[in-house]
Amino acid sequence: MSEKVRRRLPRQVREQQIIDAGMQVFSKRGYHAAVVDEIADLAGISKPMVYLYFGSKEGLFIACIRREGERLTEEFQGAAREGHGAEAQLWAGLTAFFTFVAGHRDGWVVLYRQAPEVGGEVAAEVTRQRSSVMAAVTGLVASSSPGGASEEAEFVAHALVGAADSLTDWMERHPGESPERVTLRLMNMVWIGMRSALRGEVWTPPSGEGA
Amino acid sequence: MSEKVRRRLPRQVREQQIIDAGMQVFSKRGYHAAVVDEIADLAGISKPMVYLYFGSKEGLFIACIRREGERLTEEFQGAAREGHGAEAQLWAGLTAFFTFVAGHRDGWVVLYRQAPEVGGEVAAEVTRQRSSVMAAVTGLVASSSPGGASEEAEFVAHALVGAADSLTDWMERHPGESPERVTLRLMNMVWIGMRSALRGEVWTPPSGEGA
Amino acid sequence: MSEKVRRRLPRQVREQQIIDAGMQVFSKRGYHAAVVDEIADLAGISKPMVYLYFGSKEGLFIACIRREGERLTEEFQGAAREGHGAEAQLWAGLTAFFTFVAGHRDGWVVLYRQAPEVGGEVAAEVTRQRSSVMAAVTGLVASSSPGGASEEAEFVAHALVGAADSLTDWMERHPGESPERVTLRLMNMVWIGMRSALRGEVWTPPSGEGA
Amino acid sequence: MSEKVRRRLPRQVREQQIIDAGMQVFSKRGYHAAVVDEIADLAGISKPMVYLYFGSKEGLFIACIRREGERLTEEFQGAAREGHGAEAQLWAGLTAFFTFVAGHRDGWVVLYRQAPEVGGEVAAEVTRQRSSVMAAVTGLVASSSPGGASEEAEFVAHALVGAADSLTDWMERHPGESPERVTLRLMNMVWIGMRSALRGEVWTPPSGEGA
DNA sequence: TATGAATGAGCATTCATTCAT
DNA sequence: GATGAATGAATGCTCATTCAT
Repeated sequence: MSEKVRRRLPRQVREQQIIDAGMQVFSKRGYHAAVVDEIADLAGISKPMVYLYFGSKEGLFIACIRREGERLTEEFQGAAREGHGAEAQLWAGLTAFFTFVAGHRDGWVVLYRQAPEVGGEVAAEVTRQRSSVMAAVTGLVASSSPGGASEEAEFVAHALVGAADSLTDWMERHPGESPERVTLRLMNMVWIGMRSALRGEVWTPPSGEGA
Repeated sequence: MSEKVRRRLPRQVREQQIIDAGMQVFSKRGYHAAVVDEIADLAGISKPMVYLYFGSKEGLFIACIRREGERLTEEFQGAAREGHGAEAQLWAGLTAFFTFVAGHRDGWVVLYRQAPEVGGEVAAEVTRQRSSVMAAVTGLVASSSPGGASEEAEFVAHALVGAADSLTDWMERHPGESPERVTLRLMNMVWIGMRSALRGEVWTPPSGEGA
Repeated sequence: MSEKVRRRLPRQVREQQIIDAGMQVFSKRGYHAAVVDEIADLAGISKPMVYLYFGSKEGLFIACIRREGERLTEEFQGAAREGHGAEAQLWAGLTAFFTFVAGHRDGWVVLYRQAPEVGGEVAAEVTRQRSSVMAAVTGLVASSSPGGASEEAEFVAHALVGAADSLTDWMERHPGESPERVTLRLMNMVWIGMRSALRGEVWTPPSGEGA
Repeated sequence: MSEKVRRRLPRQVREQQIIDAGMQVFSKRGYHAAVVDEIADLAGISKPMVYLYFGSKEGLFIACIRREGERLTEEFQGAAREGHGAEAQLWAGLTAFFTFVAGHRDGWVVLYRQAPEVGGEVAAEVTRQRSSVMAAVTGLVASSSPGGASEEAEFVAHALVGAADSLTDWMERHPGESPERVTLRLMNMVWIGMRSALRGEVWTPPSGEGA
């Protein structure tokens, strides 16, 4: 039990509370190590409620993944719509995306760092949400590059998402850096090459002697 | 039991066999979902042997992480040493790195996709190995950019490692692409920006007005 | 919820509805495997109503047993009263008894095939109702045999009841047979011997050689 | 833990011990109310052993049913083989059967008084064993009646088994009666009618008019 | 060296039962 | 009178770990 205990909440509210608690615990411990008791405690309810609302630990996990995936997609797509012009949209979208990844560690961790240990129904939903996120990023990238092949855009999206993911670790050791500033640095590093990559241009590696 | 059962092997060989089995199971199932019985079976020995050699499941996992981290570092540093000239070294090192990541899914997964669910001793070793890997990449990047600040190099290294990680997923859906070719595409995308990023040059995002 | 939901029914009607539902579920699943939720659902009410009316699952089960035991006793005693003369009464009673057993599987199952799994209050009521049924059958048997010892009649009653019970299984695989016909067959098999048994006559088993 | 604890027993012995304990608990409590802990305790082992040997509570129950069904069948068929001549065989077999039922309450209860509450795999095995027992009795009955239709024999077998079952209750209240003596009484009651029943002879119930 | 036998501890899940409305 | 919301208390099952041989 935490804080002020409010009993008899409407179903919808309780559901969100439980998902909130689930997100925390799942992201901190991982799916298997997460214990339903802890989630229930954190949500300020008893264990059976979790099962009443979500049917199983797996069911709760799926609900968590779904909500977080949808939030992520919506959030950065919303941001993208704000921009005027393809480039500005891409910029705004990626900033939002990065901000989200940096600011919602829990959600991101659950979505992107729990893959191998889960199976069955869960794996399907994880895949679905990830695809959805990746598709959104890919779409954003593609739209900023009129004639670009979609395969190129997909490649770029994967690289960007992976970089963003990894940079959240970097950020943890550089607390001064704001997500915006990290986005800026990443964009600086990638922007030019990305444009030419999307145009299909190929650069040749330097051969030290013969390599 | 797998294949031909060879009894009374020297300690060193047994150890490696068990680690091999551990890598497979840990990477397939994740640390918690991995069951020691399965590992023992796969290694063709009985469970108590695992405990005799590694003390605990955690001990085995640490051994796995250590071996894999060292292998990864060594492999791509060895490759880097082959190149002549800073750029060529970076290129060779990153190719080796990428090839390793793509070709040793098991090792990579265990090292880089199991973080949140483990704690204690394990977390320390994971951090240590990851840092070691990251330091090697950072060093490679830094050495190719004489005057670059190390913070910049670290940033670039994180971005590269993350991108490489994520692109292994992309590769799974594009079986035709060789690691070399993926490296080439990634380098194309990053090379120019990376150089200027390392020089501390800052590019300004497009404003919403003019695309 | 089943059918049309009728609210605000008088207590007596509700009670019977709940017992009806209880009989179905208890007989289908057994006492322990029966779930109060299912009973409430089937009765078209909410779970707390069950507790309001019967206090506990056990209370409901006792009510079920009681009603069914009384019905069974009454039904076949009523039939017995119709007959003129001791033999005819026995015949009519046993036919009614058998018809009941065959036609009210639910009730019979609850009364006669749930013994070992229940305890406490329930066991007492089960015993009471069974004794009552058995006493009625015994009485019927005894009255048809003027001078017979009551112990003989009790023995015969047990045999008859057990046979009838078991034959309900047989009937399930011979759907063409009516309860009347099965009664006839059973009576054929037992009638003569029963009379002499009640008279205390003893027959000696055949000795194959010496047995 | 009971009595002297003997550890490290060979698998076969432990298995039988666990089944013994299972029989006791299942027959006393019924399948659902039986608690695996109690069974393990009674067997003098820890719960995981039960699961190691039988996989699940259901698995243990199936093992119990199987062993008891086979024992019952074998025992009374063995006895039947002793007799010389059809009648004597029937007599010997039925005595053995009855003796078994009376003497192995546990086994009998588990086999014949747990039907409705179990489902799935268990139900199948229960059905199989019961059929096997019933088939053996039917065979015995049929063989004593050369030209009898098998349907008649089956009918008679059901009646006999049911009567025997029910009479075990009667015996509990008449401790002085030996199984042999009860068998004798039952045979007395049934023998003559059974023979004519097997011949297909039909007797007509007394009409209400003349007694 | 190597293992079959055994277990303590924990976890997901269920269910009879009770409030607060 | 009637119920949606909530829970304490079990219970089946698993797994890392350890003896005894």
